[in-house]
Amino acid sequence: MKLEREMMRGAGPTAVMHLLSGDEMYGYEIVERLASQSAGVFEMGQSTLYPMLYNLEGKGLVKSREKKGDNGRKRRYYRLTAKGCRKLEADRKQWTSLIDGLSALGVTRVSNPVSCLS
Amino acid sequence: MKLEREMMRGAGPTAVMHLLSGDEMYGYEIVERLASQSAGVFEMGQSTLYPMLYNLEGKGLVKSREKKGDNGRKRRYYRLTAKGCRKLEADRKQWTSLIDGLSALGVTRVSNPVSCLS
DNA sequence: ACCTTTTGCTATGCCATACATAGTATGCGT
DNA sequence: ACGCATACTATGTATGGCATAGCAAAAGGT
Repeated sequence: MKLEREMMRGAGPTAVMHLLSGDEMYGYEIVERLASQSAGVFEMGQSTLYPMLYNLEGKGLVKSREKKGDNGRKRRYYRLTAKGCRKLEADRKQWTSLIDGLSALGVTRVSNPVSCLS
Repeated sequence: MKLEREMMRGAGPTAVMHLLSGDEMYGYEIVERLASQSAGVFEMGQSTLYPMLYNLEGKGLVKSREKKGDNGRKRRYYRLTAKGCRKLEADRKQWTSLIDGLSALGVTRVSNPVSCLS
């Protein structure tokens, strides 16, 4: 199930930074991997990812370099900076907190008595 | 732990609608309850909540009416509409999906080998 | 040889929305 | 009378997802 806009806002950058915490990666690859490794949840277009990467780089959370890929084509590879790594840690905590909050409110409770008449 | 801006974007309206699915409630009360019932996670100011309520009402997800409260003061009470109830159900699914996605990527995995040097 | 598809990046602009800030008004305690 | 908690309204700014568009190189088919 694809995520709607406003949720992607919170989760997108975290997901990207998490991916980059494992390995150096280029844009197109990130789009593909995010979609496949999350079963479509983090499916996003290039027009979403690239500006996001520029944004993260502007904040010093990721860093990029040009490099010739396996197929001979020029690619821009991104990797997480130390600052980005710390930000990722903070985000993890935020997510844990958010999930706890939703649970405390009962939003994600499975058997919820709410019934939508009509 | 208070939620940061971009996460509140996705979760705020869902949390509010969830609260209203139980009972009719007025703005000030919502702010108080959200903060206390979520252990501070969904702490938000009035300047965040009221525009959010106007927004939700504009979309037909909640409906309001003026009513004198217990203390004699005029208050604006909000309740969830049928449409809002269906939207809430959809949001629940989105959250479940998102949490699954984060889990699939390993973002929320407790023992994560990422270490931020420096 | 030519064309289409896939891969890969860049740029611009719209729109939604969290939140800061500011202003208004009522009831209660002292 | 004064301050404080309660309760709502209005405005402006900053952020960032995503649509749209364009460019270009490599791969594969016919």
